[in-house]
Amino acid sequence: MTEINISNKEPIFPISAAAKLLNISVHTLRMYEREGLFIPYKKDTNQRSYSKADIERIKCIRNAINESKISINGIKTIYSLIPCWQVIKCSEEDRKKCEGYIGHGKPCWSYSHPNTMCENKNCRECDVYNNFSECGKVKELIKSISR
Amino acid sequence: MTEINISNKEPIFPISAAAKLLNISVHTLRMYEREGLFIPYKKDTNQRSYSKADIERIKCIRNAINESKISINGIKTIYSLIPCWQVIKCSEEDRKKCEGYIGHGKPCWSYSHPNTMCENKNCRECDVYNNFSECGKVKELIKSISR
DNA sequence: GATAGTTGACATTTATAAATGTCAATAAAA
DNA sequence: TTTTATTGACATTTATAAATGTCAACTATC
Repeated sequence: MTEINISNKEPIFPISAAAKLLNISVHTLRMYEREGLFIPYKKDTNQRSYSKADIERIKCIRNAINESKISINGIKTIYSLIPCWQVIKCSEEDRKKCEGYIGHGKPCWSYSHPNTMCENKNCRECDVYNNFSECGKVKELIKSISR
Repeated sequence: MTEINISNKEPIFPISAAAKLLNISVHTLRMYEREGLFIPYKKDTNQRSYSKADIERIKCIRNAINESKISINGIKTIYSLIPCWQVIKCSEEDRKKCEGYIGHGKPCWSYSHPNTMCENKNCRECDVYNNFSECGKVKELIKSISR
């Protein structure tokens, strides 16, 4: 079980393989990334590397764009509604100065969160980021925090 | 104060006046409505009538489309994340069968909510609908319920 | 009762977001 | 050490969402 998860998260595909698996161009993949839709692993040589979980995440994004007709800015805005502050239980002081809490239009993992508990975290490893590798989870999380 | 609110909500503009105030065509206005973005008042003769609050609401929608580049389906999906169940405090049983709670991609006010407490409500009069006549309130509500 | 505005349905146009193309520098593999 | 892949930056193309056009039946206003 744990092994499977590890291997799902292991970044093993270069960008060309990821593009092939997703049936899209390398270009498009890099555009999505530039928009902040996802964060691939980067080797020390600055080359991108994708895990199976990354591929699944991007499938969701693709589906949102192509089937659900949600624009990239729409997806970013939806991600910005994820109640990250509840997931990571950050302090009131952190929230006051955190773009992820205050901001609109961009997912929290697009910001650098200076002077907060997220400052030195790698968002790719964060629960906020990882809980949404599957589609349609945003509303589920909103439901769960409103108990 | 109350007078001002009443007059803000009073449907006084025919569709042509609303279109002029918003600098858009009657066509576009009716398209947005068909998509479920808003619910104008309808006279018994089936003619639409818009209040000042309606105009403000549609300004927000316009801004989302034109400035923020969020597609109509994106806006619908964002509206579908409004935790209506918290606003109206509906029962667990109602939630189980309510599209507004279960569904994705459409605002709750697009559904007919059969066999729920919303069944015979006019969504145009509902707090869920009215709390979002101002822009950017969705995240605020998500914050407020996660206290 | 004549003129102007509204409705819904279907068709067409346009604006632009999304997707590719090109290229020179850098890194990996063969 | 030559070939193949990746990077970022800028330019161009294309697919299609958003916006209009048209029309015949219905409603309001004068």
